[in-house]
Amino acid sequence: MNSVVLIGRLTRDPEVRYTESQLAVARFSIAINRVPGRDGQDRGADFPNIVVFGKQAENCERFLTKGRQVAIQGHIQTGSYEKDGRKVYTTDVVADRVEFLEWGDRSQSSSQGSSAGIPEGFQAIDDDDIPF
Amino acid sequence: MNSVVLIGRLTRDPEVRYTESQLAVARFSIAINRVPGRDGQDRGADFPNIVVFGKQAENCERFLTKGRQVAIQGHIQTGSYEKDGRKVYTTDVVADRVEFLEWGDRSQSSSQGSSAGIPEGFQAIDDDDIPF
Amino acid sequence: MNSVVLIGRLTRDPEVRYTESQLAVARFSIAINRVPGRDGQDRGADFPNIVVFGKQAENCERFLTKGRQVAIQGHIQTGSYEKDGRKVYTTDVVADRVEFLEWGDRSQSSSQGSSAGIPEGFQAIDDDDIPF
Amino acid sequence: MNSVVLIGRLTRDPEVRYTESQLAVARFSIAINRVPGRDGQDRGADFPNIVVFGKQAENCERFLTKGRQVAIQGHIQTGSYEKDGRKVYTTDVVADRVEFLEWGDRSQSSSQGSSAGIPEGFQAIDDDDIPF
DNA sequence: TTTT
DNA sequence: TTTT
Repeated sequence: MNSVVLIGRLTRDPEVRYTESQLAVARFSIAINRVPGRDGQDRGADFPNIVVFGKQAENCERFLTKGRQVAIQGHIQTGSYEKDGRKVYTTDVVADRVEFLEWGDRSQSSSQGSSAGIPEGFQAIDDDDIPF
Repeated sequence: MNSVVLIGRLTRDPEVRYTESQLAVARFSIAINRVPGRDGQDRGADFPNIVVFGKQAENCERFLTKGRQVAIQGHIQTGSYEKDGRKVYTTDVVADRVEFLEWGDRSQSSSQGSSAGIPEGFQAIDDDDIPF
Repeated sequence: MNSVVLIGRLTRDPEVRYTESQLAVARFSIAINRVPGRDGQDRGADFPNIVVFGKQAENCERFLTKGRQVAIQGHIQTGSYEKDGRKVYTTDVVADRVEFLEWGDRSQSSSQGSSAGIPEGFQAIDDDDIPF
Repeated sequence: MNSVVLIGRLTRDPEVRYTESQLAVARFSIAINRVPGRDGQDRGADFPNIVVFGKQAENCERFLTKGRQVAIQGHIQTGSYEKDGRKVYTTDVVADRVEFLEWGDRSQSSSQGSSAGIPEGFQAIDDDDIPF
């Protein structure tokens, strides 16, 4: 069991790369504001890294920009790589589903609403493209 | 929204420290086996870091050892620290609840069952000690 | 372990009652559109019942109206009551947290944005009032 | 977004039916003990209904019996039917994944361990059989 | 490296 | 640095 649900806003535009097999991989992080204290004071935010694969990743590239709000359902994935002869450990959230809570093509202003003719409830999912 | 549910086995005994204010902080990581492929092949595991506070942390110290199975409900917390003049970014799961799926005092063998007189369903929780 | 995360829109205005001990209890249901099929066809929606207690319930009464979008973190609660000599079984989602994804006082139009001077990220929570 | 994670014990053996298209559908409910109060007093349990489809359902029939502990990841599904001229509303948890936390063939005693040669970590999943 |  |  490895289940994660997050709602937050992109801290930057998604970065999209393609694997040798032409699978799109989108990466970004989201800001999740922590619940304020009882006295209402700010408790900062968390900034988990999100990874999205396949057609969902392409939709993220197309529709998401810095500041947009998204809901993510996924799972934690850990790994490691070498950097300057040092091992760096990574912890990412792999998104099994990305739900856009705000809309608009990347070329447009960031306001809410079904711009670009996208129906609300649209989801960045194509099961055929999920590689796991 | 920042919600995580995990089930896995401790990769090592919990490490417990105390803050200046005598709050216990337990740290460990768990191994979560990934779902096998359609052909049944192994897909490895993920190893998220878990942080537990307060009386729950004390119970983790008392009852959990390497290999024990636990269910965790919590949230992702990110942070950073300096190491050798380099910034290291961290992503942990803060456990709001730890449920012991296997039992036994640390001094005992790791077999299942209500050893130590602990009723099944016992949870490592004391709301009064949760610092958030 | 009993963890539920939902995002949906109110199917009606919240109903709020008060217990003898003056604890507010808000009830409503939300519509959660199911993920469309591969061919894009509609798959209907689910309509779980939501129950909220305490100050959160008061905030729901104040800020939520039919159609508003909310995110809910909570747990499933089952029960039963007698009706016409027949036992009726109930399954509700008790909201431990309600996050308002759209804003505005009940007296106002339902558009998004920080109307009423409510900062985004405000949550309908007051831990002191949670009765469990 | 409609995400549910539960851990509990079967209140009865699974009931399995087959649709016209020979899809197995398993039904059972699980008991989830509520977190005890601060004073340790019992707070009862919840008994959500679980529905499982396809090969997972067949595995549930084969391996699960009353009392067995399972972890479930799924989503809430609501519906209704007519009974005695009255409309009855239903709320179930559809299991997208069932993880067996205790093992053994139905013919065997209910003790834990890899009886029947089933490796721990086995999951009642076959994506090809999931009808949604 | 952080969002409104 | 990884668990059965």
